[in-house]
Amino acid sequence: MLSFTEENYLKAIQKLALDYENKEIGTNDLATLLLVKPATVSDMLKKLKEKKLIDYEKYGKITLTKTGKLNALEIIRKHRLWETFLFEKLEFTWDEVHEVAEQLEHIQSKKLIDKLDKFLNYPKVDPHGDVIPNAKGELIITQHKTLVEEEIGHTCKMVGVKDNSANFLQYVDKLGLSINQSIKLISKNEFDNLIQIEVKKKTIIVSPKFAENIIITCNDCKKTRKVSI
Amino acid sequence: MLSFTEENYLKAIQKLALDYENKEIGTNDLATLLLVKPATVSDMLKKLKEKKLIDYEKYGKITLTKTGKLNALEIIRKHRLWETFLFEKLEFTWDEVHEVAEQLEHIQSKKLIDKLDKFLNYPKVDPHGDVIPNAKGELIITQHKTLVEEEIGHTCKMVGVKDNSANFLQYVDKLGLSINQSIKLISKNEFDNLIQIEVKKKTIIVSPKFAENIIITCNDCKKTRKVSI
DNA sequence: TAATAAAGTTAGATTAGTCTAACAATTATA
DNA sequence: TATAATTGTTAGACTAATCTAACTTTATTA
Repeated sequence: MLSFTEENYLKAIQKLALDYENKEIGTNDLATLLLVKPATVSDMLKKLKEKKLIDYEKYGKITLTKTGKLNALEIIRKHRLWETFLFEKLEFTWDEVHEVAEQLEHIQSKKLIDKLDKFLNYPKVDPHGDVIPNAKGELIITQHKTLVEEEIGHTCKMVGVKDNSANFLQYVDKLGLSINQSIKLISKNEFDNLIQIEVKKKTIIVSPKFAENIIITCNDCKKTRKVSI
Repeated sequence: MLSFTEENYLKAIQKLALDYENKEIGTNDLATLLLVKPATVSDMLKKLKEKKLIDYEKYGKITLTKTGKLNALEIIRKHRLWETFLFEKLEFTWDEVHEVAEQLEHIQSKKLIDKLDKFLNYPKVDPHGDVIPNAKGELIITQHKTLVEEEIGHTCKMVGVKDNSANFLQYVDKLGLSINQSIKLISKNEFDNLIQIEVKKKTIIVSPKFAENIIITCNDCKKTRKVSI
C-alpha cells in the first residue's frame, strides 16, 4: 500500500517522463513540481527504489519500474475520471476540477473507480482533452500538434490543452475557445510572432506562448503510442 | 485547517457524545473507537484543546467547543452525503458504503459538498437511515424506539439501524428487512427473549440483540432534538 | 476508609516526511 | 582541460502521530 506522498512522487515522475520524452528527469525538476526541496526528493528516491517502484542509482537516471508505472497510471486514471465527474455531473468549470481531483485521486477503492467509470459511461478523455488510462493501466497517447505549429490557411480542431492551470483555462474560456472548437489560422506576424486565428467567425490574436499550449488535430501526424505497463 | 487525524478525533468525540448522552466520554473509549492507545489520545486531546476545538482539563470531561462541534458535524455531513452518492448513483450496497465514505469525508472543498448535495437532490437521510446534518451544521435527531421496545401486536416501520457494520447490514438484508419496511411484532418468548416478527407476510425470529439495533418509528415518541452548533 | 482496580497522563522512543547547511559529483565553459 | 556553475546527496534537526513503560489520579469495593 502506497502513502499519499509516495503516490504523488510516482505521478510526478510519470508526468515528467511524458513531458520530457528524451531529456532526463532530475531531482530539481521533481522538487519544483512537488513543491519540496531537492534534498527531500533525494531521500524519497531512495525509498521508492527500496520499494522497487523506480530504477535509480546515485546521480543517475530516474525511471519507473513496471509496478511503479502501473501505480502512476492508476493514479492518473483516477484523477482524470474524477475531473470528468466533477465537470459533467457536478457542474464544475474546467479550471476548477484539477484542484479537487488532486485530493480525490488518492481514495483507495478499486470498486469505486470501476463504478465511477461505468457511471460516466467509460469516458475516453477528461475535460481538458487528456486521455484517461484504461482499467489495465494502458494509456494511448496521440501525438498531436499545437496551434503554434499549424500552417497558415489551414483549419484545425482544438482537442486539448497543455497547461491545465486555472489561470490559463480561464483565459482560454475568455477567448471563446473550447474542446472540439474549430480554429482557422489566418496569419502569423513575422515581427513579434503574434498569431491571428478565426474562431466562431470572429478574428482574434493570440501569442505564440498561448498557441503552444493549445493542442489541435492534424491529418499528417496521427501516430499513437501506447505507454505500456 | 484540520489534519486528517484531527478530523477523525472530532468525529469520534461527536459520535460518542450522541451515543452516550449522559455518560462521560473517556480516553479509553476514544482509543478503542480510533484504534490507538489511550496515551495517544491523551496527547491529541492536549492538541485539540490548544486549538480550541474541545474543552478539557486533565482527568476531566471532554466536550466539543462550538467550533469543534461545527467541524465534527461537517465531517459527518460529508460522510453521509458520500454514502448516499455511493448507494444511489454508483450502486454500492448499504454495507459497502461506510468504508469508502471514511476516506471521502476528508476531501476539502466546500463547493464539492454543496454541489454533491444538490446533485443528490438534498437528501435528508443516508442509506442507513441516519439524518444528514444540513449545510449550517445543524442536525435534527428524532428520538426513535428500537424494535426490542415495540409492543406485541403493534405494527411499526423500520427507519434505520444502530449498528452500521457490514456484518450486521448483510444479516439485515438476508432477513428481508430494509429501510421503510413494515414490521409487525407477533410475540416475545419469555424464556430466551427471542422475538417473532412478521415481515412481507413471512414470520421470522430475531434475537433481542438484533432487535436492539433496528430503529423503528412509533407514534408516541416523536420528540426531536436539535444538536445545535 | 484503606486497599485495589481502572482510567488517564507523562516521558522517552520511533517513523514518515520535511527542512537547512555543508559537501560531492557532474556538466558547461573559458 | 581546469575551473566554475549547476545539480544532487548526506548529515543532522524538526514536526505530527504514534508507541511502550512507568507513573498518577480517580473510582470501586471489601
